[in-house]
Amino acid sequence: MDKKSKSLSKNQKIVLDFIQKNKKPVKAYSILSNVQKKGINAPPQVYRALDKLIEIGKIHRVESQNSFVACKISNCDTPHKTVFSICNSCEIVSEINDPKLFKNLKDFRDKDGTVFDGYNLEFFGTCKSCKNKQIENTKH
Amino acid sequence: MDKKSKSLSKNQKIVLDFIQKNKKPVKAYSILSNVQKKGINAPPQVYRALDKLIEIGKIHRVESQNSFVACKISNCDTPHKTVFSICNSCEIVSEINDPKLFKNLKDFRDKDGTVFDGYNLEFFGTCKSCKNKQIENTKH
DNA sequence: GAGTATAGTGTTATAATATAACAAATTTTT
DNA sequence: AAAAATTTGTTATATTATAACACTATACTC
Ligand SMILES: [Zn+2]
Ligand SMILES: [Zn+2]
Ligand SMILES: [Zn+2]
Ligand SMILES: [Zn+2]
Repeated sequence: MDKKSKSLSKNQKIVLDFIQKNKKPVKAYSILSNVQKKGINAPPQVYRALDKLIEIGKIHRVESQNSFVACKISNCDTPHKTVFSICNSCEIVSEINDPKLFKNLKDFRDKDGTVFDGYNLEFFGTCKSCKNKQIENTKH
Repeated sequence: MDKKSKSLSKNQKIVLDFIQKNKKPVKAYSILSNVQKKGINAPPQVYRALDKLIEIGKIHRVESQNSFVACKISNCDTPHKTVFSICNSCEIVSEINDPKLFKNLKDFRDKDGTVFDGYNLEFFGTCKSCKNKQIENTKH
């Protein structure tokens, strides 16, 4: 039985469900306050569920934001092989699925020839919607 | 007068000096406790200096570690165009200077054609020295 | 199916990381 | 020299994350 088919525990389901409902990444303490009605009372319960969900690749941690987002790539069943774009303005995060870029990253070796198990790449910029808003504002 | 030639303030110098002395990335509160003898008393003094040093590219933040490391690339005068390799075992961090990879990252566009201002890439693996130690241990 | 290992839960307390807010001093620009 | 911008020093507090411990549920093995 592999990681993906093994069923999640109660708290893991609650936490995953909440993260998946949100378009934007969510913070641990925001998860906590939103799932208290479901019987999760304290930070460790949230962080344990997060750790497990990250381990099995259902969610990812957005390092530069200390936030958590559901995996948008169906076959992304491992942690630490992630690429995101992050809007500097609205902080929306999109998981990037670009085979050519993935290949470049997978094949990368450092000067010693070291092979890496994983990576995390975050691109920063202004998303389309925020760019349009900025153009709106200069029109006046 | 550009960013690079502008001289640093007293606290900025103290903090940068300490970071540069360390081979490994250092944590903010480790900086604090190590520079108290030089007259830096409180977290905001450290964090302000860090913010400035990051802004001018003298140091970088290692996102997955909440730690700070001196820039090893002389012409890396901007923040957020950084590539690191991180050892899962000893947590040593090396800044990677690979022109081909830089070009790939600089030229990357998402599906909307969005151009990004910057990026941060962290590779995870086992460094040469830790790998050798592991081999040593299996010999017994 | 009893025994045992493994994973998950609930709880309290605390550690580690980071920022808000405000007054004073310093440096730079005009 | 006056004004503006930056840096400093300080206290308090916010935010993010883990340690430790007793208990419960599930899976595995003989
Ligand atoms: Zn994913
Ligand atoms: Zn945006
Ligand atoms: Zn650098
Ligand atoms: Zn190592």
